[in-house]
Order: sequence, then structure tokens, then C-alpha cells
Amino acid sequence: MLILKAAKAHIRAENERLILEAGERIFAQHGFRGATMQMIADQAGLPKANLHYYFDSKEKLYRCVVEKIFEIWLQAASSFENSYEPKEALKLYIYEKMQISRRHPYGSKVWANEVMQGAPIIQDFLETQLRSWTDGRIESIQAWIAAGKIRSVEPRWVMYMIWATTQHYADFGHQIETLNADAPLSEAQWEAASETVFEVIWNGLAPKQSL
Amino acid sequence: MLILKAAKAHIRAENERLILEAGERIFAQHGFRGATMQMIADQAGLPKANLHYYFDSKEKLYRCVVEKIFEIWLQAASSFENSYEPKEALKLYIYEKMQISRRHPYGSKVWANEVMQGAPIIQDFLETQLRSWTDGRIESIQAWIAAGKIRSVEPRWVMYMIWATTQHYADFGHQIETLNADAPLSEAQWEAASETVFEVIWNGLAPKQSL
DNA sequence: AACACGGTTGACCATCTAGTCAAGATTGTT
DNA sequence: AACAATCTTGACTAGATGGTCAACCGTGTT
Repeated sequence: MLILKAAKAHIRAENERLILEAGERIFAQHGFRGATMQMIADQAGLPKANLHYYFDSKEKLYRCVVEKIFEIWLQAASSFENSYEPKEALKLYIYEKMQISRRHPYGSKVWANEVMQGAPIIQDFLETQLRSWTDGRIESIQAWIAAGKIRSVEPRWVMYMIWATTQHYADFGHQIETLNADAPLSEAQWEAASETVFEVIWNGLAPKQSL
Repeated sequence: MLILKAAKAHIRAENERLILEAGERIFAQHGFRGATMQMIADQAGLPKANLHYYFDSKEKLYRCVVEKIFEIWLQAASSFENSYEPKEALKLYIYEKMQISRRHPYGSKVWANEVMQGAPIIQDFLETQLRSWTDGRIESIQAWIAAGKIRSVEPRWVMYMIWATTQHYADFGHQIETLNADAPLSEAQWEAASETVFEVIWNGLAPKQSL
């Protein structure tokens, strides 16, 4: 009965959430092949067979995890709207991406892992959604250059700089902690790092006369 | 006999090189667990049992691969000698690291993978060699700040920016190619990207009056 | 030619793991 | 209470994989 299905929908929703969260963590820490369904089950606090009840296969679960991350990334783009001046837009975008690195370090790692391996699972995402999203952002940057608001630079290299510098704090978080006397970055350090990333990039891009 | 051993030393050297090279590639493309000894053997053009003759275990082979990469990275640091002015030192270092990303993309990926998973195999490297190397570089940057040659910034965040931006071209090379109409970056694009990375960072760090 | 020693290799094994399944437990509805 | 749809789970299977081993090969020395 449809009514019954709806009545138990919250169980499904809750368990899928648990499994996706566990999967994100385990896939990030061990890679796709290194992660086992048993590990994810333990992390989620469910028996392994239950995972296969909600997700047909390990690969489908993985794909759901990656897609979830991609959604979060796309949302961070909102600061890039044309309505902002470049300084503001870049500041918001960089701070937002640093925030994501802090709040979703596992997701960022899963993405990095997937791309490093040649995006075997989500190549279609790269070719459609990411490509069109990027083209849009590049146009914004082109417009800023045309308006003399930033130096003349190839927009792609700038996008990659922003992605690289911000995601580095998630993907290489372990290295950063090790070099921080094995301590996680403090609130103040996150703020300082975000500001430095923004300041260096902005000063690097701002037209000479504006300094 | 020692003479015999020496006579066949080149066989050992050659085969170890073959295996390490194959391992670098396969570990980069599939992660530690995703890589199989059979894949590495096929890539190296040797039977699997031969790999175990030269390297006791998969883990030992992996560690050798990672250590080799670390050596290459350390060598790139030579441009960071105190004898250079910051502009020159940074330019050389950034160009050198971009060159490594181009020439050793697999190695960079293996390193990234290892660190993302919490450096289970080479944590001791991070805590000893990487830490002391980093401290040395930080001192150089501090000295530049004290001499008023660059803006006052936390040296760590600058180091991370350089690492992140340059290694991004190796680790996320697949994404970059996809966004480049599925074509590898051309000679000119590598040059332009290197220059942009350097220019933005240098302009971002240079004292205001020097512009 | 006989030998010694490093190098080569196919066959084998113990273990791990994704995925299956069928029986049983829950839960909302009537 | 009876029901049906959904959810739960221990036990199982087929296949993959790291590692072993014993027989074999090639080559320089005597």
C-alpha cells in the first residue's frame, strides 16, 4: 500500500542518511576499494546486509556520496553572482569554500580521490555540470577583466588557484595538523588562513592602481 | 660469490626500477588497496611472483614508492636557499613545483592519497623530515618579512598556498583536462599557468610600495 | 663440463569481501 | 487481532587477492 510506504518513509530517510554519512567518512579514509561494506556498516551501526537493502551495490552507494558532495560545492557558487563586485564575490566564495573544507573534510577527500583516479564513476558530472558551471564563472571573471576591475589573467588558472588553496585545507588536513604540532587548527587559525588566502589572491589580482 | 652478485646487480637495479615505476602509476590510479600486485606486475611486464622476489610485500613496495616521491620534493627546495631574493626564490620554487606536477603526476597523486588517508604508512616522514624541512622554509619567509621584502603574513599559509596551487595541476590533472576540452595542457598553457600562479602569489605578497 | 648463485615462474593456498537469500521481526492500517 | 508492506539480519557463496614455494633457467667461473 502506498500509505504504508509513506508511513515508514522516515525510517528509510534516517537509515539512508546514516549510511551516506558513514560512507562519506569511510570512503574518504580508505578510498573506494579500501573501504569495505563492513566498515561502513559498523560506522553506521547497522548490519552489513542492511546496507544492501538500501543501496544496491557499493558502487551505487559511492556514487550517491559523491553526488551529495557535488551539490554542496555547487551551492557555494552563489557568492559568485554577477551582482557583487569582484572583491566581495571572491571574498565570499573563498570564505565559503574554506568553511566547506572545515565542515565537510571527508566529502572533499572523496571528491579528490575520485578525480585523482580519473573520475571513473562521475566523469559525466565533470563533463556536464562542472563544465557548464565553470564556464559561467569564467565569464564573470572575464567581465571583471573587461571592466578593468582585476588584472588581465586567464580565468581558468584563477579558478584552479581558489579551488586548490581552499580544498587543500580539507584534503591535506592531516599534513597541516601534523605541521601544527599535531593539533587541529584553532578557530583563530582558520580565520587567519582564510584571510591570508583571500588577501594574497585579491592583492594578486587587483589592478595596480587600486593598491 | 661477491663477483657474481656484482655482475648481476644491473638486473636487480633495472627490475626494481621497472617495478617502482609501475607501482607509482598503479598506486596513483587505484589507491593502495585498489592497486593489485597483478596490475603492477602487468604494468611492469613481469610475472607477479617476481615482484615478491624484489619487494617482500605490497606495503614495502608502496613505502618505497612514497619515499622516492618525497626525495624529489625535497630536491625542489634548493631554490629556497637564503641566497636568493624572495621574488627569485619563489619564482624558482613555484616553477620547479609546476614542473614536478607535470613530470611526476603519478607520484604527486600517491602522496596526496597517502596524506588524505591520514598517512598510515609514512607518518614518521611527516613528523621528522617534512616538519624540519618546513620549519626551515618558514624561517626564510620570516626573514623576508623582517627585512620588509614581503608583506607580513603567516608563513605557513603561504607555504600551503604554494603547495596546493602547484600540486593541484598534478592531483586534479584529470579535472583540468576535462575542463580543457579533454585535452592535456599544451606547452604554452603550462607556461601560462605557472606564470599566473607565480604572478598572483608574488603580487599578493609583495610590499605595497614595490608595485 | 660441472658448478654455484641470482633470477624466474606457474601453481597453489588462506583469507577477505561484495553481494545473496530466506526466515523472521516491526509497524501502521483495518 | 489479523494483515500486508517494509525492514532486519545471520548465514552463505563465488570470486578476487596477497603471499608462498619448489622447480627451473641463465650465466660467469673453475
